[in-house]
Amino acid sequence: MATQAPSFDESQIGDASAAPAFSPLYQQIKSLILQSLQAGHWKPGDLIPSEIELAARFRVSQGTVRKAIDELAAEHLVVRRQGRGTFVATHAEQHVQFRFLRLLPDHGDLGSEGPAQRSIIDCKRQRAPADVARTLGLRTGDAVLQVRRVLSFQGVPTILEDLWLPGSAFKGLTAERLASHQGAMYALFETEFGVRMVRADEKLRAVAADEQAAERLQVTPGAPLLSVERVAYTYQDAPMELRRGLYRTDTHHYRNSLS
Amino acid sequence: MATQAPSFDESQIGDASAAPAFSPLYQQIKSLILQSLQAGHWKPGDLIPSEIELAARFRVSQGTVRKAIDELAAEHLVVRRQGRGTFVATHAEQHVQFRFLRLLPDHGDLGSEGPAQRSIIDCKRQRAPADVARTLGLRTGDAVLQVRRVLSFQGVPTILEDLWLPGSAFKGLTAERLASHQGAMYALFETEFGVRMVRADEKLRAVAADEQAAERLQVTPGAPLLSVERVAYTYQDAPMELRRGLYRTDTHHYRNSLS
DNA sequence: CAGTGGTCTAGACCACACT
DNA sequence: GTGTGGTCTAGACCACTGC
Repeated sequence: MATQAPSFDESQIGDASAAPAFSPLYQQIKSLILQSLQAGHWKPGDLIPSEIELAARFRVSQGTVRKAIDELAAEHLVVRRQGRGTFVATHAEQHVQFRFLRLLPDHGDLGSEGPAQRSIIDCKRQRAPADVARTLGLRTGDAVLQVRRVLSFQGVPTILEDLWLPGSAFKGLTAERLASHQGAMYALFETEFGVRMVRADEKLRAVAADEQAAERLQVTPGAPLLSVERVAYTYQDAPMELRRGLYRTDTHHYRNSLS
Repeated sequence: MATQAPSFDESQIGDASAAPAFSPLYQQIKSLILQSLQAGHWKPGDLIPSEIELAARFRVSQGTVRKAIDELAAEHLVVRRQGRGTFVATHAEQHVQFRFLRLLPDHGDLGSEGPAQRSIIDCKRQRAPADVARTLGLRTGDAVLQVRRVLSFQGVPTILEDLWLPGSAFKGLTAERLASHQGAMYALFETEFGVRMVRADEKLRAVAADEQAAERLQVTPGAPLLSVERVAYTYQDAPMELRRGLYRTDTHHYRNSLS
């Protein structure tokens, strides 16, 4: 915050003073707010300071702060509520769930089938295989947590997935803790480990069920399944989760919007 | 443009005068620009009037026009180019292609394998089946165009798809015209029929290849394929295309970003 | 050089939420 | 009423493009 802080040097128009940064003022403000989010200074669900206060704090106009927050809101990192203030976004809201769970029942509305039944099959610490280490930005052999679980809808097992998490960030995560938690996993990550997932990339494929998957999902071996490999990122595009899922798509489908 | 035009009645602050509309000024401006786009007044690739001119035309400040255009740019309906102006977005740019074609080779960069080879299998007019009519907002039995084609990458047939288009909007579309056209289909729709696809919803499933698909895609019957059903929309969310595709995902994958 | 979009400021008023 | 975000204006200067 020292070198390129917009609070110093310039008189009116932000020229960002000296050497390092050379970006618009509002980008610098955005960056500063982002750092506060990342540092956990303001936690998910928290009310952040008002635009007027931030403007005073950073010595810029309210309009500049507004533009910075506009972008953060567009990226779903904060949520604006007229008359109330601006809040740090959280996975604890129903509405947010569907951004990361794209599997919907073929018939019926959003969430008409009620919440998924989660069952943890396994949760163990181990050394990271090479491919997992690479995508998580770790070294091969570093400690990782592997979780395997099944999600069922209306009693029908529909999703089988494996998760890999960096061991360092998720100390103390156990099958019991996962099982006792109602609701989305990312919400637990926020409240228990201060890790907020912000963005994810997925690669989808159609594959044939192997013996093990067929048994877990109660389909015949060789049945087509949707393979979903996800890398989820926290602030600053730091990868924090690798997830490999197999979805039954006989009564559900994966929805996507292109725009 | 008469009833709720922002050009009249109010003196400074936009209160949108009389009865019908009750939305922010910039939304009304956005709406007016949208109408010009939809009417084909400004065509894909065209330079639209400058912010200053639009502000004068609509009797609002430049900042209000700017906010309207900002939203249009965020929706990819226009593209801003500093120093040059604002242009109507078009599918004729390489960069835009990848927004609607999500299948990528597992290895190699974007487009490293070169453009797809397109081969039209069939292109015929017929009466719309009930399900097609429903999703396209037509009546059962209305004229529709059905196109069937295969896309190959480096000689390997990878995508088999059926398209349905409203007959009324695509008069004169023939297999020859499709075949003679190099490049993306949506670019042809723009230049030849004045139809610009703006947004699309997709439903994905894993399915087993039937006899016909297996033959066309050179896989064994029963092999897993990714089924992609797309409804594409033009301005104002009017559905203009139903597309059902089967993708081979043994050397390619469907990529998606969640945010 | 003139023209365009991009950034920044300052000040006004509106719509909404809480108290 | 007070404080918040939301809208709108007016004017300044910057950065880029093309003549």
